[in-house]
Amino acid sequence: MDKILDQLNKEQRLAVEAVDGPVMVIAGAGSGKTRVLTFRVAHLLNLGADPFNILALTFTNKAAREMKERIIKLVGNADAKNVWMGTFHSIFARVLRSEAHRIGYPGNFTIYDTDDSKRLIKAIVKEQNLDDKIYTPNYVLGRISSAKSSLITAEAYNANEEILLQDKMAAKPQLGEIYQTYKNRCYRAAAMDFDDLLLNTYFLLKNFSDALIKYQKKFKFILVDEYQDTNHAQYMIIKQLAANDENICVVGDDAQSIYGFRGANIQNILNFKRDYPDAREFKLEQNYRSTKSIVKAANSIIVNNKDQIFKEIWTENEEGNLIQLVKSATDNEEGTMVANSIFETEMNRQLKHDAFAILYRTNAQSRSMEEALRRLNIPYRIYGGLSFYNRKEVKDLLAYYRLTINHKDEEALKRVINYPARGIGKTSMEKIIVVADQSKSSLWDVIEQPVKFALNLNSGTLNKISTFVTMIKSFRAQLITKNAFDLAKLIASSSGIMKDLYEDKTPEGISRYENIEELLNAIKEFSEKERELQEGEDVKADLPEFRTLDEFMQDIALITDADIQDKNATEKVSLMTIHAAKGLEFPYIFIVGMEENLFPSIQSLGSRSDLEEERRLFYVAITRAEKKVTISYAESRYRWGNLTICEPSRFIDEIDKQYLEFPRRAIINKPTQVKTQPQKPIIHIDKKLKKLNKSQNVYGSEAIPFDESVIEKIIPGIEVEHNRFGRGKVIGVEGAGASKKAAVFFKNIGQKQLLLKYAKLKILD
DNA sequence: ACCGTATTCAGCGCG
DNA sequence: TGAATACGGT
Repeated sequence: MDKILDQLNKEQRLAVEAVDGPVMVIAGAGSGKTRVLTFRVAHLLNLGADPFNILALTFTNKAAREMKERIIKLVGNADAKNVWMGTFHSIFARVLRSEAHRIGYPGNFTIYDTDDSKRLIKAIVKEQNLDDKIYTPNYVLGRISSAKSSLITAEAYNANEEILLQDKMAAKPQLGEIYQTYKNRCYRAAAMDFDDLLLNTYFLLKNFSDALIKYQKKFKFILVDEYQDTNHAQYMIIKQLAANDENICVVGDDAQSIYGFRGANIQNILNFKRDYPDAREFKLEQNYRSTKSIVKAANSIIVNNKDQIFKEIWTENEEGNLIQLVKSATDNEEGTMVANSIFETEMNRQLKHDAFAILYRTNAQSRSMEEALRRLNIPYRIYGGLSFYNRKEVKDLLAYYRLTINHKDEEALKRVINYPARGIGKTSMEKIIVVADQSKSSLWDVIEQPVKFALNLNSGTLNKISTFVTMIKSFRAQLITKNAFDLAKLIASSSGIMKDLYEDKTPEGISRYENIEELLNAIKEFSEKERELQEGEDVKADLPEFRTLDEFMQDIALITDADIQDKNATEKVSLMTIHAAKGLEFPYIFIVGMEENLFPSIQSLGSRSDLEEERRLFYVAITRAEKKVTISYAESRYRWGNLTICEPSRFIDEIDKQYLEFPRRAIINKPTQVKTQPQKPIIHIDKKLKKLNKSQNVYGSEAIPFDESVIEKIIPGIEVEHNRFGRGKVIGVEGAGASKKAAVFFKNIGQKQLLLKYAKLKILD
C-alpha cells in the first residue's frame, strides 16, 4: 500500500492521506488531479472502507469511467466496481429510481432530454396562445433550468414577487405560468428533465428525514471532481449528504471554471473554507503536463483575473517552444495555415495525427479547419455536433422503447403515434390533447379508454388508435419475458419503423437504416454482457436472469456522444470547442480565431465576471498542451454570412512577450490592391472554395468528362478513390450516361452524392 | 401527406 | 452563410 502512495508527490500524498474531515484540493492544470482522486479512493479501500460507502461524483460519464479503470488497476476489480462513481445526474437518477414513490413518481420514470423539454415547451406556448417569438423554447427552458438549478420550484417561482416583477419588466410575464404547466405536464408524463434529477434529489433529502439519514449513512466518503463547475443544486445536495460526517473531499481549480453561463457557481469553491471551517486545504502546484514556456505563459494570462485563489503553478519540464502566433488574412487562410503546420510538424517529427488538437471558441469555426484538413488528406474528428442518439430515426425508435416502458411518456407518444403513418393525424391528436387537459389525465389514459373520456372521433380513427394501444401494451407484456435485444428487434419491426426505413433507397434513407442497425447492435452487445451485481439492499428481487430493455434504456438515458468511443480516434486530429477540451491534453494545440468579439466573445464584454470567465477559458485552452501552443487569428472572417474585419484578441497582448514568438512570415502575401478594394476579391475566392467543397458539379465548363467506360464500371459495392475525399465504397447509383450519380461512402468524411461526370473517381481493385 | 421555397436565426453545452 | 423550421401549394 505504501508502495502505491510512493508514486505521489508530497502534496498529492498529503491530500490522499487526509481521509478524515473536509478536504479541499486546489489542483492546477496538469497537476495530477485525477491521480489524487483515484489514489484517494484506492487508499480508502486499502484502509478497509466498504466500496459501497464511497461516492465519487464526476463532471462527465467519461471521467467516471476512466477513473474507475484506473482504480481497478490499483486495487483490483472486485472492490473498485462497487464504488458509487458517476455524474451527479447518473448517481442521483439511480437514487431517485428507488425512492421515486416518495415523491409521487413511479420507479420507471422517463428522463426527458433537452429535445423533449423544448418540444413540450413549444407545445405549451402554442396551447396558451402566447407569442412564440417572445417565448422561444430556448429562452424558456433556460429560465426554467436556471430556476431549478437554484432550487426554485414552479410554486416558489410563482410566489416570488421579485422574480415575477423581473419577468414583467422583461416583457415576459407568462414565464411563471409556463413553468408551472411544464412541471405539471412532466409529472403527468411520469418524466423528469435533467434539472429535475437534482431538484428532486434535493427535496427528497430535505423533506424525508429517513431518506436523508439512509443516504448519509450510505455515502460515508464523498468525493467531488471539478468542484468549480458545480451549481447551487449540486452544492446543496452534497452539503446535505456530508452534513453529519463532513467526510468530504472536493477537487477543483477555480482558474478552470468555465461553465458560469450555465449556472456553475465559482463561489462554491471560493467559499469552501467558510462552509467547512475545519477544512484542510492542499494545493497542487507542480504541473507535469506542459513545458515551462506554456506554464509561464498561462500564468501570465490568469494573473489578470481578480477573483481567484492564490497559487503558483510551476514545472520541472523542459523550457520548450515559445507560444507561436500566426496571422492570416481570412478564416480560410487560417485553416490552410493550421493544416499546413500540422502537416509539416508531422513530417518533421514523425508524429501521428492524434498528437494534434484544434480548439476554437464557437462550433461555427470548425468548417474552415475541416476544409483545409480535407484538402491535405489529414483525417480528423469533430467533437460536438449531431450525436448518434440525437438522430431522428434513433430517437424515433427509442421513443417506442420509452413508451413501452412508461406509457405516460407523452413526448414519446406524440413522436410515434403517427410514425410510421397510421392515420392518426394532427386533428385527432389535438382533440386527444384537449380531452386530456380538461380531464387532467395523461394522453395515454385518454387513448386507452376513449369511451370513458368521451373522445369525439370517428370510428375509423378510434380503431386505429385501439390497434396502436394494443400494440404498445403487447410490447410492455414482453418486457419481462424477452431480453433487451429480442424485444428491441421485435419493436423495431412490428412498429413498422424497419419497413419504413428499408423502403427508402435514397442515400440518406440507407444511412438511417444503418443507424437503426447500429442501435440494435449496441442493444445486442448490452444483452450479452452480464448484469453488474448491485449492492444487496438495492437488488430488485424479481429481476429476470437476462438483461431487459428497460435496463438498457436506463443505461443510455444519461449518456452523450462524448461517451461513445471512436475506435479510430487515435489516428485523427481532434477538432473541438475549448469547452469540450476541458480535462483533455494533447502534445500540440492550435487555438484559432483569437480575435476581439470572437474570443473574448462579444457577449462577454459587458461584465467583468464574464470577461474573467473568457480569460479562464483561454487559460484552459493553453494548458491543454504538452509541447507547443500555436495561437492564430485572421484579419477578416465570415460571420453570419458577412465578411467582418477582425482585430487580434486582447488576450494575445496579455501573454508575457518573452514567451511569445511573433509571426515570421505571411504565407499568402496580402497584395496592396486589397487595401483599395478590400473585400470583393476575398469574397469571390471564398465562395468558390465553399462550393467546391460542398458539391462536385461546380468545376464548370472546363471539366473534362471522364472516360465513359469508367463511369459504366461504377456499380454498388466497388471501392473507389477520390482525389480529395480519399477512399470510399459505392453504395448506390442512379441515372445513366452524363447524369449518372453515385452515392459513395468515404471512410474519412462519410457519405457523399457524386455526379460521375465531374467526380474524378479512380476504381480500386 | 408531401415537397419545394421562404424565413429566421446565429455562444460555449454536462446530463 | 447555411441549417432548421414554417408555410403554402399541389
